[in-house]
Amino acid sequence: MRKEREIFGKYLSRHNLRDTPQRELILDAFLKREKHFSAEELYDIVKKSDPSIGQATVYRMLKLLAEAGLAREVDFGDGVMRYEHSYNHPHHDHLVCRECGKTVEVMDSVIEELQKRVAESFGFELTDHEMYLYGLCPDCRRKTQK
Amino acid sequence: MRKEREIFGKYLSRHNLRDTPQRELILDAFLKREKHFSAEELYDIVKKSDPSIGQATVYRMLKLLAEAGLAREVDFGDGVMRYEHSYNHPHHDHLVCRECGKTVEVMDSVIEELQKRVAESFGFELTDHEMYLYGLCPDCRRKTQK
DNA sequence: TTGCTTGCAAAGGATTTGCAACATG
DNA sequence: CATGTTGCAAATCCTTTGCAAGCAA
Repeated sequence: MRKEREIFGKYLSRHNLRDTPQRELILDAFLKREKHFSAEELYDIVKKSDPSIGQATVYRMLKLLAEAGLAREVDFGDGVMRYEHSYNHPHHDHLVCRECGKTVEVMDSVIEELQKRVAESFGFELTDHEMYLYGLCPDCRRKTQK
Repeated sequence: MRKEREIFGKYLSRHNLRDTPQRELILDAFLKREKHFSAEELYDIVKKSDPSIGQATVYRMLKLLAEAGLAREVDFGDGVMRYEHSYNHPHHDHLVCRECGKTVEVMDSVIEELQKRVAESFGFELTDHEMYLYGLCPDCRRKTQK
């Protein structure tokens, strides 16, 4: 977390941006979160510490965090953008339960390699990808089963 | 296309829905399209034949087509839902050019198999997935190169 | 006739933006 | 002080919905 703060601080000064209490507050909340969350969820959290903060500030800050390389956008296709840590948190894909929404981060280097090959077979230069595996998690399978 | 019309007709009667000129018109336009398109794009097309048609009708019809199994939603994550044919058009994923938006349908059974295994290794029962490979298409690579 | 359909406009939900007041470097 | 920054509300964008009038069966 120390390192992340440092990165963000440098990002601010390098871009002539200012360090404000609101940004500090949101950065704190962001660093404490472990899982994916939406702007709305983060807003609800920081609002507890500073009820006067505006949602727009949270949305703007998430953009900054992404640009600074600390956050990454994740789109589960439900109309709400979510964010996750990207610093020291290498690329991975998501396994999502259709029933309860639980998510698991997954990574398979063989799949990654095959993706690159598929792209190349069409003459494409692969820059990135998104892969979402949807299904039923162990708990929900049990409940559905009977 | 004969078959698709038949399927849609059956879908309508089975659900006590009605055959209207608007639905026919939209179905025609849909069947003629080869690639992905948004509701807006389809609306622009049918409007030429019937300027009085409403967008809502197009949106509603696309829902029906999806329910009838003729269309499938595709989400490239740019905020606009697109549709493609699903009848006689088996599952596949998409390779999308970040530069010009060109898309190529791809399918790799080895990847599909590995996805299932990854899900199972976490106790999930895989129901479906989404995979988007982003990169630069041959044309855009050439232009970017120099 | 019954009740599904339509077009319209208003509503929705998530995110962005204009702006005047305000704070940071 | 020059500029970023903030909170607010209004504006966007895509999609959905309520509704009265219009049609298919």
